[in-house]
Amino acid sequence: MIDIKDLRADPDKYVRAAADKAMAVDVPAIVELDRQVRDAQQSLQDLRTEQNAASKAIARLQGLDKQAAIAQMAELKTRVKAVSDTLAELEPRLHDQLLLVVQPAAPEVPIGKDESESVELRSVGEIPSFDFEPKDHMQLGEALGIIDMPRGVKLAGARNYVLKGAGVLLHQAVLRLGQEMIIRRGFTPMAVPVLVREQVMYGTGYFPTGRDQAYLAERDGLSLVGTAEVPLTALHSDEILDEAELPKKYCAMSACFRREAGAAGKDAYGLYRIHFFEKVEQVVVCRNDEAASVSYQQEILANAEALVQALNLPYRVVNVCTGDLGQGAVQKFDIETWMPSRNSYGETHSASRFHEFQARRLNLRYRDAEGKVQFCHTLNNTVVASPRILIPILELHQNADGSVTVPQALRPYMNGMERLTMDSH
RNA sequence: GGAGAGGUGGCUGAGUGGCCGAAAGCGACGGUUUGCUAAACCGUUAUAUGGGAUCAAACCCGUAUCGCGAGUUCGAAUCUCGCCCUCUCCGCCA
Repeated sequence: MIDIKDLRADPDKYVRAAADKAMAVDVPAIVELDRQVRDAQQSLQDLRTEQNAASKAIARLQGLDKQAAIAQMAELKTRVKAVSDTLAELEPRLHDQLLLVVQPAAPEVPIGKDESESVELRSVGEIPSFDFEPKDHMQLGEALGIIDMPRGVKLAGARNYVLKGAGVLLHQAVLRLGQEMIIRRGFTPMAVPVLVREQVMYGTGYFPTGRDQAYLAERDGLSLVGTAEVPLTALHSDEILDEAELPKKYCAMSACFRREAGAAGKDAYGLYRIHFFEKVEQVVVCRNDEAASVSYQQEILANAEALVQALNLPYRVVNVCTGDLGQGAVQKFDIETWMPSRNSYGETHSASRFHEFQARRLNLRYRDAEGKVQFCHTLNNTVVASPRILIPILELHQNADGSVTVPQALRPYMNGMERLTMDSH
């Protein structure tokens, strides 16, 4: 949600924001609707003032005078009803429209229509070349007996998988490594609901626009989250925090569910784009300050880079262009990790800052040093998401004999296991 | 799932049709007193929004908000209906 006052003051800014992000929002229509709502509010307020004054007078009258005064109120009452009916129709419409308005991207975000126009900031680590014919993660996983795709599909349909034996250990090892690293860096671990109220989905900006990406438990009015960002960011919704307790730094390991509607046929192979996965997520809630947001975004980006480096994986950092930014993000840095089977970098992390966008929708505020209540800023980034991260781990650390070397950093979480081999499960 | 109780300001809690944006207490903040602290005393202490004033605030006037929504009424925290949520007991259960 953006600030309606700002929309009134500078509608063109929001027209441009929508164009840059290639989203359809009829800003002039919203401005006009807002004007109608405000007119109606003003007349309703005037009528109420009149009505309240008259009621107070009536309270002091007696007998015939009182009866006469009450009789005179009938007409006023009709007018109040008419105006409030109009308002009751207009206000929800305005509210629905405001949920669609696009948060402008920061000036340092490249303008572009899709990921091809995002800008690489740096690349870290060497892209290896193999002196044997490398296998992809599915070939490796099936041969090692740690990934079973057909049975995943049997149980739950396309884009589902089963991990087995050492595959499970590897999967859990990256998550545990991620969780420990992020806790060491000052984030408080949380265990949060992954089936949440719709309000929480709207509040974090995933609804209404991304509604068809979510699994719904309609009977109960709940939605499965696609990321722990949702419950973590909404944790303090409808609260007024003290500035002294900011920033809030939280992390959570959670199950993540994504319908991948509209992605039919895209990334259909392997563990890349799947309906269910697990992820350690980091969320920051900070004071309303651009510089603070920018610096926390660097911090959460660095946290994720440290993890990818610990796994010995080559990656690059991308300044995501406007066309690939979500509705609410001000700026987003993706970490893309090298995936030999794709012969390209694939997104494994996504660090976004939102300014007030989510905080306004969530009514997430704090009281500043002067006692003024302000909306917080929110940010989030992946720490690690698995099994997607298993793609580069398996493919980059494979050996000529089909075994896979376990990165040093994961061994403590795998009973010291150094290699995945045919009989390691 | 069955039965019952209840949702009022930062918290506790009073308030069954107008004098109620709401008693009282606690907490917090400011002040007086004091060698310092404590105590005592005095004062302040919700949010949103429209308008006025202002360089901007302070400030002034209005409107809305006592779980949410609808209704009755000239007038609703208070009466009616629907919904949501919480708690207690019983049942079931990881």
